[in-house]
Amino acid sequence: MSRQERKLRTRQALLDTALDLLADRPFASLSLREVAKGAGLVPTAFYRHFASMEELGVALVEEATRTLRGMMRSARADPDTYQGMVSASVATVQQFVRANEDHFRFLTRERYGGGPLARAIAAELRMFSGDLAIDLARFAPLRAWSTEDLHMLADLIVSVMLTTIVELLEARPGEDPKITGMAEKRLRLVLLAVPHWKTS
Amino acid sequence: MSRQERKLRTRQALLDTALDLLADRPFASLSLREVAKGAGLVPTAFYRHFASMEELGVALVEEATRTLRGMMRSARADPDTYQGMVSASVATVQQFVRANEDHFRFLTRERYGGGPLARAIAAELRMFSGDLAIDLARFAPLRAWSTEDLHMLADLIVSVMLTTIVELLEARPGEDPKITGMAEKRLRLVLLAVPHWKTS
DNA sequence: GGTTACAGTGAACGACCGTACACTGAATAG
DNA sequence: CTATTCAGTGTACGGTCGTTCACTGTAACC
Repeated sequence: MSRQERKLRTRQALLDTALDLLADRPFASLSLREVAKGAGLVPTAFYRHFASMEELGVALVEEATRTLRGMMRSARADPDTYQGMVSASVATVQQFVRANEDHFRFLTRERYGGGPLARAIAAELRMFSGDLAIDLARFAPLRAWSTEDLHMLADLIVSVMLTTIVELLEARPGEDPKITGMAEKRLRLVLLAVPHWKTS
Repeated sequence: MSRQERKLRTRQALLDTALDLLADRPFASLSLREVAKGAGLVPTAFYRHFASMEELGVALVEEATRTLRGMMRSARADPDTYQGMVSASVATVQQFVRANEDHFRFLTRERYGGGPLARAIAAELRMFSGDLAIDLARFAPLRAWSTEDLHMLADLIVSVMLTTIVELLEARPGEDPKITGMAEKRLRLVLLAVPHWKTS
């Protein structure tokens, strides 16, 4: 195994350890020594990979938002009918959350945690919402909407989706269908209003 | 000043100091010594008021949710017309957030922070949403709705309101009208769907 | 007015924290 | 084959942490 390959592996071990420890506590309560020990390293070796815990946090945000972007890409590839969109999107969210619980837990927990991580996550979510607004504009009933109203709708949908993600993360085993069912209902209710909205 | 009065005052000083320090960091990163020092106490005096930081956290949740309940009470007292409800509710939220920024910052930050505080806050929000569902049932267009759908709608409204609260807390000065405007739009959009919903 | 209850003090402890510094040994470069 | 680079080691430091314990002074009580 090459040297840089081994270094990358250690770096990933640090990230994975941190994500593990973050399952039930905020990032700010994590210590450098704790993460290093979890990855099987002596504390000072940590600095070979990150200059500080904050830098590791930023790397964690990047890793998690990569998952988020993957989710959006996957949702975009789904059937593009106005009808099937709701259940397909909710199903995509459910699958991605279940396959990457740590990432989503980290994102939703640190989103309001304050500090630079919260800012980075907020920026990412704004981009996410912006992309969604663009996608929405392609649907017939929304083509005449003002960009402001499109963003309003996109924000609303993102907010519903994030609520769903948190519900999934807090769910007991087997509750997924109940949660996705409610999520679909909420989205359908919102979309039901669309044809009756007079855009400004 | 009586003895217990002075004790209560010190206790409040501890709570206020903690809330101050929590302006931009999570509760879990707060230390007992830090809070004690901020309140002008020696560390060990802390124990005269709380057995642990967690107990102080619980007291903080109680204090903050008292503000939240006050907000709901105030909103309930507002004009009960289906028309004026949206702008009146949003205005109430805006006023309460501005008058109690620390409480709302604490609630929204710790809501997903994990641990016992997050559980306590989640329970309070469920109660809040339940009360709202009951209130909603009194409006004509909703009288025929199933309780399940009423809860779905209430959750949706609470979710929109919480998004609005976070936006207000992150707003730069003077942005309040823009944010309340968007919040009203989002609520109106949701309510627009109500007459067309076929309850199950 | 003597006694008691108790909010707040101050020193001390062992544990953990981030970080500096000198080091080792193996993969890499020349 | 030799020289260099560098991921990881081990020790040591000063600081903060939660918690212990014996204490003091004053408001409250009989």
